[in-house]
Amino acid sequence: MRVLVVEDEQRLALAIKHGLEVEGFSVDIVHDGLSGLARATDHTYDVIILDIMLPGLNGYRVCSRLRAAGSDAGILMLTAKDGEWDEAEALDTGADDYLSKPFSFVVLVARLKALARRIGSRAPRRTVLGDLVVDSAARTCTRAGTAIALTPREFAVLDHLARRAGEAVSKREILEEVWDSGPDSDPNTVEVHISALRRKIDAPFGRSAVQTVRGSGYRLAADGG
Amino acid sequence: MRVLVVEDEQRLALAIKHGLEVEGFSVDIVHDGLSGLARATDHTYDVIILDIMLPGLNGYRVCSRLRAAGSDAGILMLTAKDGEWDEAEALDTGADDYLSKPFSFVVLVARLKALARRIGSRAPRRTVLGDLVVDSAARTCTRAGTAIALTPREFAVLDHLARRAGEAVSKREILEEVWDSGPDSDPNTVEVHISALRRKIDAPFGRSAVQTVRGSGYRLAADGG
DNA sequence: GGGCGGGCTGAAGGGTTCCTGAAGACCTGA
DNA sequence: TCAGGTCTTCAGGAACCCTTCAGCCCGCCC
Repeated sequence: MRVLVVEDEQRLALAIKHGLEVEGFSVDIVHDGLSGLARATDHTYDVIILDIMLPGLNGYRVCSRLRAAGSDAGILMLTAKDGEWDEAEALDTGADDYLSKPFSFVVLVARLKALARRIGSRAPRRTVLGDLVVDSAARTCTRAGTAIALTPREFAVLDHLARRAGEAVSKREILEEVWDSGPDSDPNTVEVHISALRRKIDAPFGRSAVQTVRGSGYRLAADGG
Repeated sequence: MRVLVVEDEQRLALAIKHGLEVEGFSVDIVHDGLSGLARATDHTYDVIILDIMLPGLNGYRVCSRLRAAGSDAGILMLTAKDGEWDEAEALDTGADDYLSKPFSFVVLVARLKALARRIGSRAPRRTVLGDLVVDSAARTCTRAGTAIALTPREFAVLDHLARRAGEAVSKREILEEVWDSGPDSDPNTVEVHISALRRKIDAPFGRSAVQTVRGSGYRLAADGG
């Protein structure tokens, strides 16, 4: 996950960089609006953290020019909390989210991750696991060249497993990601859909890509089973 | 979940300790920076709660030295002052989060849990010990390329030993970490699972990765036995 | 040698987790 | 409103796992 920080206060910028790197993001910094614009158009970033008060070119302008140039990066605006700079205006110019200074670092990370998730799901993506292909953008699934019809829920479950292929994923997490539900939802719902998935993508082919990890959840075999 | 509290105000330190123990954390206390540094390097902690104003060596220095020494524990800084620069400096020196005094205990616990979760996901995904491989994310175990089926409890025990490979780990600690249980649980439960583990990952290969440390617990050989 | 504490392990029951067919609720489009 | 498809809930049953117990071994110390 690549992040560009456009912020003229050096120490704050460094603190953000450092903190985010600990979180596993890869971070670049520039200190004024024009450099930000240049850098963001020259390179590809997933998310841009953009201060509004910048020397040279202010954040609003950077943001709208980026959008005009077709950038689809996620943009998180940093606004000073006095009323001079308007959050609504930030969103108007094409920002995806905003945060008032001073902010808690924990909140920044949370927002960034939420944004990254949205961006991530916006990006086209295709996962190949042996002869099993899951295409998130097209919302299709094929095995050995044969198209497989899946219901929306089934596909969402498969897609989520595919994004973390090879890893054990808990029912709890699947519920949260696919159903957007609280912690008290019924895990059996997941089980039923897993069952349906197996019937469609495994059984007819004599394979077992969808594996049960007892006590912990499910795993989509990285080699397609 | 092991927590070290480095805090010179005795009453506050004790209050934190008691409160966290009720929450199921296992807590040690030291009262100055040097002891904190020593203790944190001698033992393994998941999270270190670090006051900034400490006699001897202040929190920033303890933190940066710990990071320089390669510690990957989660570090939560306690700061008496308020404001952006404290936060920035804390994060600069490698802290993961910070909290301004006075703080609510509920907030402390929430932050701690959030941090513990992040640390958990930052933890190495795979541990390689000779020809024995323990993959925490996939929840799989292989020896010499052969996949080994383990039950949830067996895997949890192995995983915990693997995270501290080469170190002796007490049954007490295993009970706390894997079973999340009080001090009055039956150590024989651990013994039974260790026995099962040996039958699966050692016996068939004529090896002995799982070693008994009489009177003290078990150790997973760093070279796979 | 005998007693003792610590550790090992096979067996079994009781409990938990998971699977799956079926039924009804729900949504959507015509 | 109806039809068709989809989702969730329910419940039975199967598979599996955990703990407990009891008997045993082993090393150590008196």
